Amino acid sequence: MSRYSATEIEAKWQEAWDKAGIFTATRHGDKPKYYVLEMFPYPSGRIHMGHVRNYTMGDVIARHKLATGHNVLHPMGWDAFGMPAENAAMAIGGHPKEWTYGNIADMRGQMKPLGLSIDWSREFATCDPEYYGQQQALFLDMLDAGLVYRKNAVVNWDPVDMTVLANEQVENGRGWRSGALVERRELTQWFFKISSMSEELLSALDTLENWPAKVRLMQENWIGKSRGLQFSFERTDGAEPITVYTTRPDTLLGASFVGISPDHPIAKQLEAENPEIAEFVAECRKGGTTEEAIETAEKLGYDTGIRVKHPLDPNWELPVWIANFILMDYGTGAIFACPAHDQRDLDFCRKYDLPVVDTFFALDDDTPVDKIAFVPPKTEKVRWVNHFAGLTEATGDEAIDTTVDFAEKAGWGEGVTKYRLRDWGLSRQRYWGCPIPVVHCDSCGVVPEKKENLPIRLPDDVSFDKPGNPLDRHPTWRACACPSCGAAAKRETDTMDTFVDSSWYFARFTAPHAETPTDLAEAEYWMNVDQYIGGIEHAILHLLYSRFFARAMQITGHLPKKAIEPFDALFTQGMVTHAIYEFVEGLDAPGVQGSGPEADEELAEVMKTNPTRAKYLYPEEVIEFVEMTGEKRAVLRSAAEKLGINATDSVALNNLWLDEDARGQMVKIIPSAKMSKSKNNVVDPVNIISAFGADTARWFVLSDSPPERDVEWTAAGAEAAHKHLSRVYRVASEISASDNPANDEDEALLREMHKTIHDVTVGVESFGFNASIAKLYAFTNTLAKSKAGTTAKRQAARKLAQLMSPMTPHLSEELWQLLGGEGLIATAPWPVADAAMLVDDTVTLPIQINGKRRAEISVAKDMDKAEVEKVALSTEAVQKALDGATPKKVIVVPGRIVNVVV
RNA sequence: GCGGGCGUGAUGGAAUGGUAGACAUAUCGGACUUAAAAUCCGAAGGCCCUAGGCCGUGUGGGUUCGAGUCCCACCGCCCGCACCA
Repeated sequence: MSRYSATEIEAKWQEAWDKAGIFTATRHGDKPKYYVLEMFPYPSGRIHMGHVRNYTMGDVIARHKLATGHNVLHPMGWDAFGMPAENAAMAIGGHPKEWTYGNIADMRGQMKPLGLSIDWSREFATCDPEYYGQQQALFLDMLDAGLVYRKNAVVNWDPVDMTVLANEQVENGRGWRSGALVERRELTQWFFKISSMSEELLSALDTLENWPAKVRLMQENWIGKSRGLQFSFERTDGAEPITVYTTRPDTLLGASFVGISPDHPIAKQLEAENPEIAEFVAECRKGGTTEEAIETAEKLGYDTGIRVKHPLDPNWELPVWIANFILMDYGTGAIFACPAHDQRDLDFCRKYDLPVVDTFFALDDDTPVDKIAFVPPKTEKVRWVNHFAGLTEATGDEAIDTTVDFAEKAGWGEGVTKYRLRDWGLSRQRYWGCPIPVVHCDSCGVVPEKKENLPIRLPDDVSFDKPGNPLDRHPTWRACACPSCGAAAKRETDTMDTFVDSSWYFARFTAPHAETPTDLAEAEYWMNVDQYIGGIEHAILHLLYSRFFARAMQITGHLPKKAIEPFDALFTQGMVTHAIYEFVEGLDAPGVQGSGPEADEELAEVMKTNPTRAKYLYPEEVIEFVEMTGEKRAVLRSAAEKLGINATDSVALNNLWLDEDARGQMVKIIPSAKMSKSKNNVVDPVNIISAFGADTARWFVLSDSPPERDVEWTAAGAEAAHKHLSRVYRVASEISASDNPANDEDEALLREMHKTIHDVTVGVESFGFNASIAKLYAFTNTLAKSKAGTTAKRQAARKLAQLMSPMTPHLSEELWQLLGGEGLIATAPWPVADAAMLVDDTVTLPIQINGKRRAEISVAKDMDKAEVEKVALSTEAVQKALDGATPKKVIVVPGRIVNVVV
């Protein structure tokens, strides 16, 4: 009997699947369709364990659906545009195109050995002209439909790299690559009108029942709907009134000042007239728009000298301040401040010595406002001590409604709904992206390119030796004829944000070679994505943009109505993590340290004096062991080996730990950290596959944690997974070589088999992969120990192979063949549990006395309640507890439990 | 600050309100072996010397015949958003 050799098995079956073409998806057929998709990768050049986990999960679903008679679409592609390719070109030379396509080839080569059930005939990269040309067509249609427009916007500008930076690319106010101080600059940019769909994108979230509640909530918060009052303050100088928006109009009597954004038109006007204000506004603009910049920014204000009248009392004048914390692109860019009931306003008033007016509602205590503002609760009733609409007691929500009504009736304000969601700026001053297909003509202005001229291809002859966008300085690329008048004109050199590329790729997979963005018949058949799987990091942007695109594509006729929400079900999987081993070199520190608070403190102390000596060790460089206290510890492998200590010798390792003379090495274990090259804790799937095979890697990433949680990769875990697969192979081999007659153990084994079929299927269908795997372990144990006859065992082993096949497809094919299965296991019908076999004829019921388990009885499964009660009461434990008395109550849960209350 | 989630053995984690700790890792013991590896068998939440029993799912309360699970409060950790008016 041969041993389990993953290398041989896996290559063989991958070839067999290829030859049979079972993963190629075609529209025809009367089976129900099933579209499963994992978020496509960026071609960095190496696959990582996160990819393995993500694609394995999708593959489990895809293979299970295939076996349950579905017409499965399971495609793969590459999110191939983006900065890293250009950065590589700048850093190491070469061309982004070659770099990217080279990486794709490498990654495809690393991915194929995983044995994924992918239809590779549909593969594309977003940097293929065939793809981005269609994206340009889509852009033109969206422009036509009024879903794209150009406007001036304030952006993060990197003056060294000469490009716009996304907020995430600004670190501490500096460009992430150049290190230059980022400026806020106003540029003309292209925008998608996503905000016009705010309400639709928000309300449709309710229909996404199979999305994680967390993701829906994150999108809801991101869209940020709020309801409030918009009204104007008359200026005493008679100039244009200042319009403000507030969500708490009920606190209007607490107004202290009116604030405007530094970008507000009034501020801009004053800036031109008054150098002091110009200086103040410039100060406000410094530091970009990043979170950090905002976080650390102190509240700054400047009294403009303008005065306005309170809408409820023309004799009440309020000053108008420019304040740095007011954003121009939310609401009207102007607010009224109520320090008593808003912390931010209170801080500002304290700083600039503005009046803090009385409170207007009361909670239980009437402590006056000092440093903490009272925020009126929205749903709790409070007593209003002074409210202009005559309220005395109301919740915040009621107070707001009443106030809006009051203002509307009085004619000085109106209730409005606002959204935080802003339009999506898609222009990037980069080369490696999809060119925006428009032309700038001196006489016609901005003119869309003609569709027959698409794709507008990126030129290949570009250089990256200078900062900025190579398209800008290309000698000929910009030159073109105006699509409108035919005169000499210039191309737009901005390219699209790479999020555009990933906002419709799922639709393109339904017809990847179509001459139009999609083929409606194919889209009608394959859409929606039945199951989408990816990381939680895309909870907002990618998924929101895709939802927007699905709607835009429907408006422009590229997707059917049913695809308005493109992802029927979404699953967000956790990361694959690995311990980090942090080592401090050459220290005269006591002993060898592990994890735990003391070790952390000690290390922190040491790091203070030796800040440069920490380094990260590769897992191979340390030996982990368990100290006598039960703490996990690690020592330098080289140090242990020098002393002749074997890695498995825990006694010697413990002694080393205690040995004062072995001081000088500290290895700190940081468990379960994100894999990162710089921390030397990346496990390369390629190495795992060559050592253990793809099935082992697949099995392990699914086995140890629920799929939505992080899973820690450990060498021991991977080895254990491999051992288990070897065991299954051995057990199946023994069965196939045996010849035992049927016997009275058969039934028990087959019952267990049906239970396993049931439990594993439920697990696979509900993302309970770890639970399914636990059942498979248990059933393997049962099968290995069973004395049943060969026929029964062979049958059980075949079902085991089938149940394992979504996770370990290669091994399962091998076992299937070994055990005499017909054809490929991949296409064999999924096992169905016999309901009659799921319930045993006799069941063991625990007997509780007053809720505590005291005994158990074995009864027929269909014994009626009264009979069960009689049996239960006759048990010794119950008799003893009753001591002759009658029980107060007896609860019999059929097939579950009996509880006797005495 | 606002919103959400999670706290179960040494570890990852099981458990439609019904026998807490399945399954796995690590650990320990045994068998086989000249030996090692591989494999197989077994032990194992804590405490009471044992029989038997008591305690036990972050803490404190509550609902229930029965709570890891539901409700309230608190503590701790994690995630998302955030000068959003």
